[in-house]
Amino acid sequence: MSNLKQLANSLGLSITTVSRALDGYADVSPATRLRVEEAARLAGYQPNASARRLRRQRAELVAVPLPSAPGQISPPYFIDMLSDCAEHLAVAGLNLVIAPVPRGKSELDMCRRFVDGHRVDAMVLVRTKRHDERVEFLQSRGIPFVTHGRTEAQTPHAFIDGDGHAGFREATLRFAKEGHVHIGHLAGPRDYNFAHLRRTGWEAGLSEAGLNADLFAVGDPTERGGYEAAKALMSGAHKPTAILCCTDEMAIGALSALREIEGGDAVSLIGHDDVPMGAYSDPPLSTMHMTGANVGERLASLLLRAIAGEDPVTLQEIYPVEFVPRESHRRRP
Amino acid sequence: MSNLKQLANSLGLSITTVSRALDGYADVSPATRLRVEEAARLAGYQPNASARRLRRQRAELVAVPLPSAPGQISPPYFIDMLSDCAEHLAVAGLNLVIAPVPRGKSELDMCRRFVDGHRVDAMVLVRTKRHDERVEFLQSRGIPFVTHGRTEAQTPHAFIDGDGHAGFREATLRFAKEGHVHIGHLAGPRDYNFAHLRRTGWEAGLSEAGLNADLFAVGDPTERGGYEAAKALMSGAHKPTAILCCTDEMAIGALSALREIEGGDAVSLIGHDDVPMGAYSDPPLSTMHMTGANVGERLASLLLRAIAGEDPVTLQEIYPVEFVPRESHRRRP
DNA sequence: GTTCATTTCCAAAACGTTTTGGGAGAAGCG
DNA sequence: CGCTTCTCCCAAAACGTTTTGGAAATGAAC
Repeated sequence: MSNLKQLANSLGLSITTVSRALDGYADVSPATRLRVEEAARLAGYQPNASARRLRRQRAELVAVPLPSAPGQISPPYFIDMLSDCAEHLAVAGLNLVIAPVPRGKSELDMCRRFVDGHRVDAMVLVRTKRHDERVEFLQSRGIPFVTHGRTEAQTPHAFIDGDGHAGFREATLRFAKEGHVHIGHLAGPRDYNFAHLRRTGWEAGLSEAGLNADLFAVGDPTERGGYEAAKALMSGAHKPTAILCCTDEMAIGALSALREIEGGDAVSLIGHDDVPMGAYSDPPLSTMHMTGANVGERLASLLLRAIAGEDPVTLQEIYPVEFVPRESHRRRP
Repeated sequence: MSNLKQLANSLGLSITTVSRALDGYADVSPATRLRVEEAARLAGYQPNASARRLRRQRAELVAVPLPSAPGQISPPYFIDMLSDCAEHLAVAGLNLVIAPVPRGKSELDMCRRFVDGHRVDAMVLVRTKRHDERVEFLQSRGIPFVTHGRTEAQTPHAFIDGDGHAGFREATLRFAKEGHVHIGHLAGPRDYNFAHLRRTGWEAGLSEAGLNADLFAVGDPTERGGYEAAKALMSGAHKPTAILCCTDEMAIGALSALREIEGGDAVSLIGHDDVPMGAYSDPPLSTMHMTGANVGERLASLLLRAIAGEDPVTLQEIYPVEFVPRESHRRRP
């Protein structure tokens, strides 16, 4: 509405003084400060963001490129995670912009655009791959960033992750202890690191239990992907009596597939992520849940520290994964 | 990386000319333009966004306040809708920032902050209420905006909406025609206009069929809300044989509740929104689906036209809602 | 009364663009 | 040649803030 100059004029002060009064500098008398603050409140003065950004050489913005491959919709918890993240960034004056990748462009293009155009101070990366070109690019530019999920990059970077490997390993061993011998896995695309880690966790558990890791099928991390993968897995010569699913969405798709298969209602199932709908499926979905932290909040906190210049090595957090037993993991012939 | 001045110096031109060459003005010779473009490409020049914004008096940003009431998580389709919207805004050079409302602040506070601080050129509103103070505020400020869902505001504003009233009315009449006499409704909070319209649609259908609109329960538009409302509804003296649910999440919660109730597997159910998981529930969820438009894309398009100054009256779109028959609507005793 | 430190304020520069309002030179026209 | 019209370019202003480097006034110390 109004700007610094108008405010200063109306007060008979210089814009310098008004600016410094509002910014809390010590070199302005308490009396003037009060007068300025009162006038600013009254005028509803809000500093012009673009001007501040230009002067401060900060964009006050953080971007998160959103993969939008056709049919690859985002998991339902993304919006809440990003919302939490944005909320915590906001207290530091940073806003989160979502940057879906239009067809014809890559996520790398998005990063380039935002970074090279000084549109952002930092970036958040989700759905990281084992070898992630976005990570390499951002590291080469020296811009702060944090990823949701580890990568296999040589140079360390800030990330938060759940220990999916341990979670799947333990779940496999649990199944084995309960007497299951044919423990299958519905895997996500292997270039995604979360899918890779969950799969190697399953393999590790199987190996420890002295079992073979041959019962698996790969699908998209969606209901449809789980449905199709389950159908494929159950049509093989050896059928699993228990299945670990890479995500809850896949598990719910698998549950639906098993309903259509003779004896399918006897195979046990576990998902991962603990999406709200899982508690209301039939049977209620047993799943896994990252403990000890609000992901969005940690994402924001790590990013803020990365922006402050902290060493990425100190900005890596892996949280344990907890089993959420409901019904789907104890189905018996 | 580099700025206009450096680029101009290296070319022996003025920054004016370089700027105008890159912006495609006619008053620069083809030869120079080529030379400039080549040099800009080579230097990886990207104009500084803050500077451009300050000079142009445009923020190049659009914000969407995200309600984050405790336990009131966002529906899963939000992220895809907003992602689509952001993608279409991006081609016009606008980025979408998500602005979750921190506790202690209202959505109105968010609007104020963004609008009065010149942080945005326009706003997107979701989860509109019948009387929405955000709408009134934005109208008073004269800033362009579009809402997802109508309101009852006197002054017209841009919106996109599905015809939930008609959808629920028709669904009710369909149930009645199939012989149902006790047709219930799981309603969302009535201050939300979408919940209100769906409820009045159900009431209208009932009235046309000569039936009473007394079998309903109100709950949050979540799985838990649907679960609890269904339990309440089924514990009454008169039990419905068919239920219309305000949202798919509520329907899935209701499905779960009905499983725990004697004879619950005989009551028919219809949801609304067509969330991906609905196709994989047990039984697969019959639902309704807005036809004819990609909501996110329309949101963006209407907003762009609003920014261009079009009359809000011409920026109101209501799309028909289509029945998606799966299994849950034909369950019989 | 002079010197020095402290308090309180401000003019001006800077951030990197876009845009205004020409200006120099070439070309066209009589 | 004299005049006008194009073509191509540029200097300078502007956008609204933050920050630098003092300056004036006041008070303290001698």
